[in-house]
Amino acid sequence: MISIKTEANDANEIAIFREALVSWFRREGKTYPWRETRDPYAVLVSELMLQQTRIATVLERRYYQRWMKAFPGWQALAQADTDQVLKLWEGLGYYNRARNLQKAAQVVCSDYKGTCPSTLEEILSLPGVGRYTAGAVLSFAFEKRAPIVDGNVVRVLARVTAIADPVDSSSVQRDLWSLAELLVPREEVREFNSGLMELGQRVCHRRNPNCEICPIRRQCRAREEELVAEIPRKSQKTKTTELVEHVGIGEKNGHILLTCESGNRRRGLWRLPELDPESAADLPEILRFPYAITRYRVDLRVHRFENPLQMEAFQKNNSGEMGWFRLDDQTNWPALASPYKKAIAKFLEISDDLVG
DNA sequence: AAGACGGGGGC
DNA sequence: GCCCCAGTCTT
Repeated sequence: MISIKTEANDANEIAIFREALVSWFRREGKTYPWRETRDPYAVLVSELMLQQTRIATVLERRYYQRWMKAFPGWQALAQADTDQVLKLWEGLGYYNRARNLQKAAQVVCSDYKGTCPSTLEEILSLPGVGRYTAGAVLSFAFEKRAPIVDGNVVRVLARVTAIADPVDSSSVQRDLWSLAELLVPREEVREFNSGLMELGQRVCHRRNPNCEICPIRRQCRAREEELVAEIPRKSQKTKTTELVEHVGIGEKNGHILLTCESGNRRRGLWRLPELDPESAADLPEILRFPYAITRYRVDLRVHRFENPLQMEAFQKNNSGEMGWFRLDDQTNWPALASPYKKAIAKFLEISDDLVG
């Protein structure tokens, strides 16, 4: 068995754990585009994209492939137009990741002559790179012995050691990192770290884990003590807040009016103009649907500008960047936040119905 | 230590 | 309708 207390573990148990995990990964591990390369840039791109994001999302919508084609290396990304950077990130969320990735490329180009640094301290200092991502780059690209602890690893290690305390507490986080550091082997770092994550992703699910086929089931305390369903525990989540949001949509000479987000949220992305409740009340509501963002539940209500004068009035009475974009050709549009992209698509459907 | 930050998929 | 996903940064 493996203990959460690092000093309580013996070398033989650790060796068994490593061997079981690595051989499972060699047998069952998936091939992903970012596993075909050891290019630190490619690894960093994939890791930033995969932060808080499912592999399936990145794969199916081809974010990684499109990004690597548009920005094949540090230099290309460093020199790119930030609007294009955000456009390729459109729909992925957490847009600071894209901004940070470009900043990181600029740092690598300016401070490291275009060659990725290879020490923990230097990699960790890149914007958007925390302990997990630094460990991923070190182990996957440089094959250096470095631990990684992501959501999957937390679940696996919490169950293996049967940690009853909430895993989001700082003390448990510290313990999990220490344990991961102890377990990671000097050789086969890639296989071990990939295997640990993939085991959490494909076998050690949050609900209904498939313990029967788990390569480390014999070393799992939670399984032995029948606590698999109770572990990992988490402390209370933050409560969601309900919100109503009014936006306006309309057409003028085949163009639509969009504004640019300037706050911290979705900064640099474009959206439908936001209406205050009073002016929204004067416009007919043509569409309504809910969406979630961070801790908010938003009820989005889409109103129709009935004539160009109303849109021109909006332009005159509001500050901030805005622009007109051709409705029949979205290829040159800037990056839009998802709810507004969806609203526009629905609006065009409705318009087609009215015309046809 | 707690909040902010997107969006979507699974149950 | 809630949880959580190859987390990081700010307060």
